[in-house]
Amino acid sequence: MKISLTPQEIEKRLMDAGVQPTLQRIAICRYVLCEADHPTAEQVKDWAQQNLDKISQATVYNTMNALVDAGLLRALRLPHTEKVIYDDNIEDHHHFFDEETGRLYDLPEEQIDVRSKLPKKFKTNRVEVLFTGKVED
Amino acid sequence: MKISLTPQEIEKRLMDAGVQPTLQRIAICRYVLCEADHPTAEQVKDWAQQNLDKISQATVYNTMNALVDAGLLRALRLPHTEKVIYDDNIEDHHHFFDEETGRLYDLPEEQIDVRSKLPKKFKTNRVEVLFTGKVED
DNA sequence: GAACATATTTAGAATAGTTCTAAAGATATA
DNA sequence: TATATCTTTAGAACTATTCTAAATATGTTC
Repeated sequence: MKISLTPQEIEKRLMDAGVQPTLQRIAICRYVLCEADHPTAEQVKDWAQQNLDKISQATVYNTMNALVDAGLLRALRLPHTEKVIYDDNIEDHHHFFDEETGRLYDLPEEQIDVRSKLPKKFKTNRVEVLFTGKVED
Repeated sequence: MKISLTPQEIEKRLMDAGVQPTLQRIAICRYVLCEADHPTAEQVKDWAQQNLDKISQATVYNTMNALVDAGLLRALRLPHTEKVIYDDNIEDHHHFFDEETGRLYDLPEEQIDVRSKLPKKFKTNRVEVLFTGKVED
């Protein structure tokens, strides 16, 4: 279900988000926005080093941070790993973690209804649900 | 709302869980079970180094892992920090993170009702909700 | 309670993931 | 075209945690 974007479209997205569209950034976006599924920085680095002439680890990290800061990606930290996971879904949503495959699925907001009876002093800004289990094939 | 335990009660808990009750472990349990509020290993180490003659970092980590493995503690990984957070509440429950104070509150299972319409192939084992916001005083 | 096996603790080295530094290179601006 | 500004880079540094191997403590047997 990933979107397909031309380099020009990616360039526009970056500019609109206030990120200067360098070669490295465009390439990384091609991967994280159009191909990857909740990648870690390491996975982005591996892909980039195979698909670009030359790119440093620092640039990968710089770029991921720039994309998160610009609001084009979200950084996730989940219980099963200490690596940051990047999510190109920037809408509010929930996650299902398949503990057998290690794969993470996005669950749209609307599919989950959370009703809470918290004491009034708890003022909630965000609610995030993590389901853990397995996905049958 | 923390429980108060005598060294003997702590010793018994450790034995029942199959953990040899050494001086260091009993001391750390005194802190994590009776005093601390979602501490990190670092906080446990700081407390231990102030309150015990001498304790090494390695022992703190060894002990925390032993307690988690024995089922006396749970290890949590939350979005706002890369440090592992230890929770002495080993029941299924949810969390509220106060983004102003950095404090984490346990929310009992019963206070939260999660209704989901997931496709049938998603077989859920666990559901964890993280609320983020602020707690008024 | 001495002797022995087993488990725990320790200091320090090692590792993993990420960030920092400062120099070199690219890009945009005047 | 010169100049200021950003980006990239290699490598060092940093943070959280784990590993290693030696020393110490604990439990067990006679």
